[in-house]
Amino acid sequence: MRLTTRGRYAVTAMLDLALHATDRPVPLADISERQGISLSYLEQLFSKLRQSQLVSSVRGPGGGYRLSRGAGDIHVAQIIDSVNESVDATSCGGKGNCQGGEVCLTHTLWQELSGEIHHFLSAISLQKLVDRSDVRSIAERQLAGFNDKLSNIPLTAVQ
Amino acid sequence: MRLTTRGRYAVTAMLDLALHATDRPVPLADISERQGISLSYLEQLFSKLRQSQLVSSVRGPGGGYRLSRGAGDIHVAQIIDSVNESVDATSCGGKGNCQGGEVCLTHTLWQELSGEIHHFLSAISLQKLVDRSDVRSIAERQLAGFNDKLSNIPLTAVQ
DNA sequence: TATTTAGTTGACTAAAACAGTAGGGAATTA
DNA sequence: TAATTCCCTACTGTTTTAGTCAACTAAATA
Repeated sequence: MRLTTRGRYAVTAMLDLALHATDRPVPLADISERQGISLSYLEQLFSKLRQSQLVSSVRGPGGGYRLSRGAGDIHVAQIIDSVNESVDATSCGGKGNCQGGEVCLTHTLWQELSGEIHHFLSAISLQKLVDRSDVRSIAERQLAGFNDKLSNIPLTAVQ
Repeated sequence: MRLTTRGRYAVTAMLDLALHATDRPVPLADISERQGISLSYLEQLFSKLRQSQLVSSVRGPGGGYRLSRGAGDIHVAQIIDSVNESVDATSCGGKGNCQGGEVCLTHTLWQELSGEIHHFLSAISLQKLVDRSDVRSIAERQLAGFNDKLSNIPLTAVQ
């Protein structure tokens, strides 16, 4: 099992998308700026998120990404799965051939742990996260910094 | 967070120790044989387990390792902690400086996940594992193979 | 139509972690 | 003294991670 920066970035970026959902799609450059994640890396992650049909993309000026469905229908577990971070804790990937074709001594333990984690992360939707007060206040802080940066750019470049 | 072969090996080896606890200490060579874990690697792991006072050692012929306390007083979470596999899912190690000194958008989520995992693994003692029927039957299978190997060695080498 | 914006893809890379090896020791027992 | 077993350090090949770079395609606007 691994839960590393990749999975965390993916969830963070998706939450950013949910927070800034308007009628216009959100470009990755904005997410990169607000969340401090490299643009190229985001591109890789969103390629997988799109393949998993968690987001849809719009090309061209004014383009960007949108959640493919309501934030209440997208769960953290799906996002992590999508970017190839397995939540499986067994060594055999659940196959049960961990010790020379046979089940190892601790197979069931890891299987149960996997189930526990998956259950926990499946119960949390993006909407639930959006509704949390701590998330909202962090998002506001980030937006303030984001707008500051924008105002430093000549007006002609903004519009 | 990472839960890899290292943590799994450590728990498996400790469970083997609990299963084969008698008046004599258990040599690593036996655990290596039964669980299919390389001896040198086990030595590294047991060095950490000893530092964490989860096992005690006896040197010399007839030596080996013993659990330092009752199997009911040793929990899976402690074993994993001991071999340096953090169960912490945050990127900042719980410090809350994940985004340029400030808390990142998903900090609380990962913190809660960490708590969930730790709670689960803290509730499982080695004794609980020993008492499980699936563990007992796997242990018996392993012991059969172990005894077969012993009987292929000339008697003088056994005792 | 030309240009710009923004997604799409694949190859590449430095650094870290992992899993395991090797080769000594030091203590203890027989 | 010889064998056994723990103890310790250094090393190594492989994989994964996190990220860069560059070329390309599609869509919108001027």
